[in-house]
Amino acid sequence: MVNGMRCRSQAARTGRPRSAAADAAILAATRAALVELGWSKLTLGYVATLAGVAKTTLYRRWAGKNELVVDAVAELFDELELPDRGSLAADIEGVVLQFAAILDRPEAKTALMAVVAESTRDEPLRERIRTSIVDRQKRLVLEGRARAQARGELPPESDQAAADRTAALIFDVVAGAVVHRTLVSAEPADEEWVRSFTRILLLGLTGASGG
Amino acid sequence: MVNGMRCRSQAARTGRPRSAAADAAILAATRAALVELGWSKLTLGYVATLAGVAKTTLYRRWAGKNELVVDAVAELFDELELPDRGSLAADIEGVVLQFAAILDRPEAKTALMAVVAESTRDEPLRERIRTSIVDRQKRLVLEGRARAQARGELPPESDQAAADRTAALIFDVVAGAVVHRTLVSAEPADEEWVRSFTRILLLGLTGASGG
DNA sequence: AGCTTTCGCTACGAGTCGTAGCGTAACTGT
DNA sequence: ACAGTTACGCTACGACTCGTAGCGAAAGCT
Repeated sequence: MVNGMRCRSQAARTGRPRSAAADAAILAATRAALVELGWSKLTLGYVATLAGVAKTTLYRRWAGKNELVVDAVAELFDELELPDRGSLAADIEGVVLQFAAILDRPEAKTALMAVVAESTRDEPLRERIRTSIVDRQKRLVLEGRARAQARGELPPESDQAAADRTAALIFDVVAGAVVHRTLVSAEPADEEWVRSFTRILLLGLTGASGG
Repeated sequence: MVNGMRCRSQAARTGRPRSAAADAAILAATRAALVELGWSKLTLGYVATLAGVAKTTLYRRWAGKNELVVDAVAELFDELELPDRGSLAADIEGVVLQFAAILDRPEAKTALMAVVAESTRDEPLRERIRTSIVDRQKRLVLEGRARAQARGELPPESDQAAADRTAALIFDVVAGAVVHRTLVSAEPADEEWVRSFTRILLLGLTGASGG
């Protein structure tokens, strides 16, 4: 679980502690409000009402709507895992289907693009998104590659810098394609689509992995 | 140029005509306001002031902020072209670099993701984005493939439905990767990145044969 | 001319924002 | 038990934006 609040990191060992139950209620209420209203019509006052807390409590813990929604949506990605499915192709298909399932939720659809749009003018927000959402996805790419190299499906990397660049590229291709399919083209990333995508990606990887 | 206003399409041949200069001024002012304030802090009142028109004029022509920004940003994509660069690889690299250049503009960065996020809860808006922005990009994929088939770089398609699915897949991969690289990873889609991306995509498309 | 539509301007109620102030609740150390 | 410290719920507030209505004047057509 991500420690969303960074204020008073280790100060205040005294006094009344913050309610952990309130945190969970607020984040759940935020997701419910996203489903009901969407990003643009979501107000912190309504979230507070849904969560059964005072509006001021929200402002004491989060700087604003952006930060709150990032934390609320980040929890959706807790379920992302990469079980060993025996082959690189199966691993890719599995994780892409998981990612697509998360993106299919209405709260993720309306919130993810919105906070990314906001982050283009808010560097701290971009960093928060990176650490609590993006990096967690990116790690799966690294795990998948290491596993494929252990199987002998991909050659080991010699140049570390080049390996990092390639991993970043693959990540942008995979995540970008699923997001674009789901949100821009607005069509489901179902099994058939994932199979086609994986086939093209794998052909591109096994042929180009030398550089 | 996209005809953004769909109301009174052929009625009202009489009376004072709408000022075309005001339209251009409003769209330019919208882009300027996006650069200055970003999506979330942009208000129609400020756009009206920038454009030198009354706020009510904005509401007479556009249903709201979403529609206005879509029209304003759509004009950025007018410059997208696909000159024949001699090979499929060169064509892909060229159009991806063009697309990346557009996405690098601050007004496109902050607006595109925001309107896509809005469109997940607004079907007419999604349709507007599709016709005025997405389809224009998608046509380049079809042109590029037809050209590559004429050169013999890609085999002709037998099954039309399968060909459509493949084109849609390629489009999501290309556009998604560039968008994700630019907005989520927040790193430039420069020539080196585009070359790496194109190499992987081409290997995936042509099968592992040539390279 | 007469008709029609747009334009600029002003004003308005409604809603949201983020904050301040207050009294109370919860927990800690002596 | 008691004082100290912090979080909480509640109310109220000024500032701001929204989208609309109403008015008189301007611009075009027949």
